[in-house]
Order: sequence, then structure tokens, then C-alpha cells
Amino acid sequence: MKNYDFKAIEKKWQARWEKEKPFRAVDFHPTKPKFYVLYEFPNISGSLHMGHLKGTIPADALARYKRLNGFNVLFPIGGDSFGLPAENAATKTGINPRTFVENGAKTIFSQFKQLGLSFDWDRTFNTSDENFYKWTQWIFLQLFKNGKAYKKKGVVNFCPNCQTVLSNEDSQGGKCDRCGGDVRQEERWVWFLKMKEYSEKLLENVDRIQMAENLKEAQRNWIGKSEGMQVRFDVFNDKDEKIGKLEIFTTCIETIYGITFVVLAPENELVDTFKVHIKNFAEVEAYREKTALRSEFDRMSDQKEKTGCKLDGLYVVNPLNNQKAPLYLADFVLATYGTGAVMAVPSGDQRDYDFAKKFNIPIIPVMDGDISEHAIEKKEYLAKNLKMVNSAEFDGMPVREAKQKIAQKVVSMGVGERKVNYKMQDWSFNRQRFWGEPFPIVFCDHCGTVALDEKDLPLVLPETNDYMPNAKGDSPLSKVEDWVNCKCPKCGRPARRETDTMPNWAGSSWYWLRYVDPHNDNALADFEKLKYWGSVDVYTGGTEHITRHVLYSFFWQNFLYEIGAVPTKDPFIRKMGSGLILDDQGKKMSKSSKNGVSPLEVIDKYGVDVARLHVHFLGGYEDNTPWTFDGITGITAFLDKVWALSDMIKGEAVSKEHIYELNRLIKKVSEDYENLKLNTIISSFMIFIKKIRDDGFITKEELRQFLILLNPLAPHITSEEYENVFGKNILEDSWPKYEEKYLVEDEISLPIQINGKLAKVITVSRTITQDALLSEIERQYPEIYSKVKQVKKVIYVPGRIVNIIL
RNA sequence: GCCGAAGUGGCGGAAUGGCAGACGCACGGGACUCAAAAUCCCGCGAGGGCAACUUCAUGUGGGUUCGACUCCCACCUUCGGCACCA
Repeated sequence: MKNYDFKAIEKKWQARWEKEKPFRAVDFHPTKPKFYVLYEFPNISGSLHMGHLKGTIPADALARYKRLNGFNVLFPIGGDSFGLPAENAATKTGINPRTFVENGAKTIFSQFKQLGLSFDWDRTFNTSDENFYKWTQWIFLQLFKNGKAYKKKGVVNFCPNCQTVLSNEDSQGGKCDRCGGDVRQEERWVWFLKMKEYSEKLLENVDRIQMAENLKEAQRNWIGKSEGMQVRFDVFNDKDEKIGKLEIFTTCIETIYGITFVVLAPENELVDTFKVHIKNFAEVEAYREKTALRSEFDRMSDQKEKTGCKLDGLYVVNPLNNQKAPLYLADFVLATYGTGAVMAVPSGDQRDYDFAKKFNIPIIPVMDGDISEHAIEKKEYLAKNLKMVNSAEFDGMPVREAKQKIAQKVVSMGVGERKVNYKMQDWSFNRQRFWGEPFPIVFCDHCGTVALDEKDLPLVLPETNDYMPNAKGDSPLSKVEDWVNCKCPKCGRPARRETDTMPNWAGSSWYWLRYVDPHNDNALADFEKLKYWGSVDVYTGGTEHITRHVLYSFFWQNFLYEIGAVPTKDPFIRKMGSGLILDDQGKKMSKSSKNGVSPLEVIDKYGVDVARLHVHFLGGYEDNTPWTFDGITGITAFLDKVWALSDMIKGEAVSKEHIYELNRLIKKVSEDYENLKLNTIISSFMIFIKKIRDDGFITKEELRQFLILLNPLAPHITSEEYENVFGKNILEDSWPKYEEKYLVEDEISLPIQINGKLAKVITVSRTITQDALLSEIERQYPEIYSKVKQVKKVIYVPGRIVNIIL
């Protein structure tokens, strides 16, 4: 046979798949069970990169594997096209974002076709398509109507460089997730989605989904559930008049007798409530202004150096021991968590300890430990179960017991109750940008905030050529006057549209549902079709934004389930995060990295099938793997040998020489496809080929089965070779079955250990009895025989190992 | 600081508690060739021995077990996530 001309043959098969569409998913297939494989849709920004190669191929292999196993597979693709790349292109070069997206999508999808990916191209869309974002807006309307979306003036993360509000998620560490610049705290109008309400449901989702433990932990930490107590303190002025109450949240109720002060967040509105009683209000105001100007980043960068301001003229009383405690403001207390107020126990919390030292506040020990240098914190005192001191009737009690007893006392006194708190905040959902979904909301002087009617969706983005925010930082849409000015849908009087747009995350928080029924004009997807396709069985993609993306997805699907729009609570059954391809510096390979290699370059030089195999022979799917061309010749040589198999055909049925290897191959390869362990699949194929070449022949049936097994990974070469030999399309064939009985060898080599160390390997019958085995060892290895005489104990695991203890 | 994952030849990496280093690369030797490339065969963790063999080896130190890369405890290192969350 001729040499394998990868360029011509790959082109031939890709053209055929394009024309014949063999990878279309069939709604309501009468016989085949469904299987939904999802690859996280790409951001429409640039060209194909190594991350795509690493991420798409396993999903494609799984989809192809499942099809050959008789499943009706849904394996769709689309474009995440709203967001920064198009917006940046618009502001920098003036190109229309819509044009940018059209070109970008064309490029990336044609490159995906070059990878031989078996997507169902009839279901493709971009999130910026009107008939897609119509339904994103529809979902927002439902959230709004059900009270899950609200607009509020709030202190938010604002990126001066990007001129937009960011969610907490987008501004971690005080840095803008997009541009990397410092984030400021600013007061603005913000749309929030009530995600916090869903904390418990999201935790259940996290428990149910099959996902790597580190990713699950990251999500649990993000939600940040913590169980403690909320306790009420009476507040007094300097005339000892009771003027109100404040509540604190604590997870360390056992330290309550050690309170020497109470701290409010600077933003806490109680400061305004008690304003008239505060003697140094000017000073207090100055402190509040100072902290408001500091970015989150500044606040964190000098964690050690506590700042604060006393509220002169106010004090609180500890309800358990009636001790007075002064009140402070300090920015180490966050307004957004708990009640925005804490009881400070310097002996049991290092932050309180540092603050007390700086402001000369007394430190009262509540446990029998040394606090001369630093506080004894919860982790330590619970581990050591220290005894209580200075805690009234609880003195001498071990702290773990006191924790329960004090909690009971607080409850029975009626001054507090058990309470659960979450770190996760409501999702800030608006951006001052052009290239996003417009909110289907208008503001009417008469009717207030009014939702558009569903029949008026989509609310289409207007055309403009000015993509910059105005001087006040309002969205570019605010400049499009004839779009902004409209009629109130309720009363018909003049009104103005919401000019902010939704964040990039909006479309990606529900897009998998749309693939099920992408052309539906009456619903986000037909309910029966949603029922048929159910949850995504396997969802692959990068790990970069996985925590947020998965939590947002859980949130929306939970909500849609509650309003009866979808039949399932879980968006995904199993989520796998692909590792990175690293450059030779050990850094993520990207366009900006010096040593970046494009997959197109590899394809051009070696062919797609080689590229597909090589990337995954380098390492596991979830591992980060350094890229190298080293070893690619091994893959090329392997595929050459696969191609040469058709010259070695001798005989028809499976031969007795190969029956064991073939059955073992089927078993191993099948298991590894299920688990996306592509690297060990490839090595199994290599071992099998070695055996075939040693024997000098392969039968026709063996070749047929081999090509099917390899097809999901190397679809082009196997399709061509199969057609050459069998005159049919390999896709019409089905997955080979193995039989257990062929996997059992009669003769096995059994390791013999002496005192747990390997001594010999003996070839015996698989089912040999212990006595027969021992006499066989005596016969074959007399040097061990003498030892056998002093044998103490024999551990014999039939078929596995024998260990002789002397 | 907290949470999580991982540490195995020159390299990428394999190993349901049961023959550590599969498979591939690189390297060494040989065959073919005028020669080279390609291809094929053999070898390839380290130390010792002419050899059959033998000792030591999965980050470090302990432990459980007949038997540990695998399980437990402590520590070191790397990577990832979170970070004043009371």
C-alpha cells in the first residue's frame, strides 16, 4: 500500500463529514439511549491554541466512542461571543463588534473542523445572536418577576481602567480580572441576582456532581458556609441610657466572657442611627471617608497594621456578664459579611489581639493558655481542649463542652440564636459596556422600574460607532438617545431604558440548555426535548474560571427548575477540568508566551491524527503537561505501523494467537475511554501492535476491531484504512465486545516472595493449589527448597502472588 | 495563614495493597547502506560482580501490614485555589 498521505486523506474525510453530517444528534431517537457530551464553548477572540487541542480531543473521543457503542450522542459547539475581546476590538480599532464576532466564529469553527471534531454543526450559535440572547433576557425577566433580581445603590468594585462595575468574583485580590488594574470601591447603582439565597442548594449540587475534589473544595470555600451564633447587645450612651441594640455574628461563642470591645464595619449604618450620641462624630466621619477611599487591595496589603476609630459616648453590655465594652469602627470588619459587627475577644483572635495592643484595650484570657505573645485561636484551643477561665460557672470546663453549654445559655436567655452565614454574596450583574445583553428593563417616572413584555424580546442592541463609556462612566448605550428613550410598557408615557448590559457570564450560565433545541422561538428549549436530553453527562473544559462558571450554572438551572422551565436540577452529571499545556518555562502556553506553539503548526507538519495522539500521550487529561516535540516521532511511527497493518492481513476470523491480546485491548481501551485516560489507551495500542508485528500477521477480523477501537482518537487514518480494506464507512460499524473467558490465561507467571521480597517468578497453572505450588517450587528451585523446610507461614493469593515467611 | 492536589530513571510518564519504572523519547551497541537518513534487532534506575547473581532505590522521617509508590502520622518542596469571612 502507498504511504499515508495525511494531508489529502484528512481533507477527504473532513469534507465527507461536513457533507454527510454523520454526527447529528437525533431528538427522541426511538431505540438508542442518549448521551450528552459538552465541551465548554470557546471565547470568540482569536485563533486556535493548545488549550483547545488539549480540551476538545478527549470530549470528541468520548463522543465518537459512545456513538460506536450505540448511543445517540449530543456533542454541540457554539461561541461565547459577548464580552471583552469584541468590545476591545471595537474601542481600539473601531471595528463593529458584530463583524468581529462573525469573523472570529468563522475562524475558530473552521479550525475546529480541521481538528476533525465530530460536533453537530446544525446546533451551533453564538451568545450574541439575537435569537439566543432573547432567551438570556427572558431568563433575566423571570428572575426579575420572581424577585430574584433587584437594583440597589451599593458600594461596589469599580475598575477605573475598564470603566465598569465588577462582581466580587471578577475582582479578587483587589485586581480587575480583565485588565489587571487596581479596583476602587465606588457607590453605584447595581443589579444584583439573589444568589446567596441558593447557598444550600449550590452546596448540594457540589456534593452531587462528579468532579475532582480540589475543584469541589474550591467551590465549597467560595460559598463559605459557617455555623455560629448571632447575639444581641444593648447599646448605651454616656448617660447610661439604653438607646438601641446591635447584633454580632460569631463562631466562637465559647470566648464570649473575654469580650473587651465590639467592632463595627465602617460602612455599618448603625453609626448613622446612633449619630446624635457619638461625641467624636467628625472624627468618625473622617475615618469612614478614609477607609472608603482605600481599595480592597490596600486594605489587605497591610493586614498587620490595624486601623480604627473609637465611637466616643457609646458602649455595649455583654449580656452574659453585664460587663461594659467600648465600640470601635475598623476596616478589618467587613460590612458585607454576617451583621457587619463583631464581638472582639483579643485573647482568642489574633486580629482582635493586634487591635487591642494598638488601642490599649485590656485582654482577658478565657482559657488556661499563654497569651503573652499572641492570641490562642480556635483551631489551637479546640485541638488542645483547654480549660475555661474567667468565664463564670464555666470555669474549669473543657472548651469543647463549654462551647455547647454557653450556646445553650445564650439561647435560653433569649439574647441570641444559632445562625448560619455564607461568604458568597449576591451576584452583581450589570456592566457599563456596549457588547452585552441589554436589560429588558425601562425606568418610568410614573411606574418605576418596569419589565418589558416577553413578546417584545429580544431587546436588540442598537447600532452605533461610539463604544466608549461617557465621562461619568455610564455605558456607551446611554449615548444612543433614540434607543434609550422609549415608552413605558405599562402607562405609555416617556421612559428610559436601562443602559447597562449583562456580564459575559450571562450566556454561559445556561447555554447547554439551548443546544437541545437551538432554533426554538417559543421557549428557551422545548420541555420534552429537555427531558429527553436531560443533564449533560460529561462536561469538559478548562479550569480557569471553573469555580464561578459552575456555581453560576448551578444557580440558574436551580432557578429555572423552580419556575418549571426545565425538568432537571442538575446541569451537569460529571465535570472534568482539563490541565494546561505548559511551555518550556513551566508556564501556561499562550499567545503571549515566548515559546508558544500553535496546534495549526503541528497539524501542518505531522497531521491531525498525530497531533491528537501526541498531546494526549504527553500526560493525563486533568494534569498540566509541558509541551514538547520530543516523542512525536514515536507517534508518527506508531501511525505508520497502523497504516501498514493492512499489508499484513492473513486469515479471516480472530486467531488463537491474538485472542487474548485482542480481548484485553478491548477491555482496557473501553475502560480508559470512559475515564478519558487517553495516554494509557495509546500505550495499549502500541503494545498490541508490537505483538502483531512479532507474529508477522493480523487477521481481517482483528484489523476490523483494532481500527474501530482506535477510531475515536485517530478518526482520519482509521476511516481511510477501514474503507480500503472493508469497502464501508467505519461509522456504520459498532464497538467490539470482549469476553471474560478469553482474558483468563491458563498458565501464569506467579511471583514468589521470601519474607516479602521477590525471589523468583514461576510459571504455573492459574488454579494451582497451595500444596502443589509449594512442591513445584521445591522441584524447580532447590535453593529455595532448603528454606521452605523452615517455613513459618505461607500467604498465597491464587493468581496473584505467593509469599513464604521463614 | 487556610484549603486542595502532587513529588517515581536523563526526560514525558505507567502501576484495584501483590514482579516499581508499562508505553514513548533521548542515549549506547548491532544489522541494512559506498555513506547518511529512514527502518529493523538488542541494551538502558544506581552501586558491586567475568558471570549465574546481589545490594540500594518511588521527596524526608516514623508507623500499620506477610507484603506499601499506594493506607496512617509528622515534616520538606512544588503547583493550584482562597485570603482580615469573626
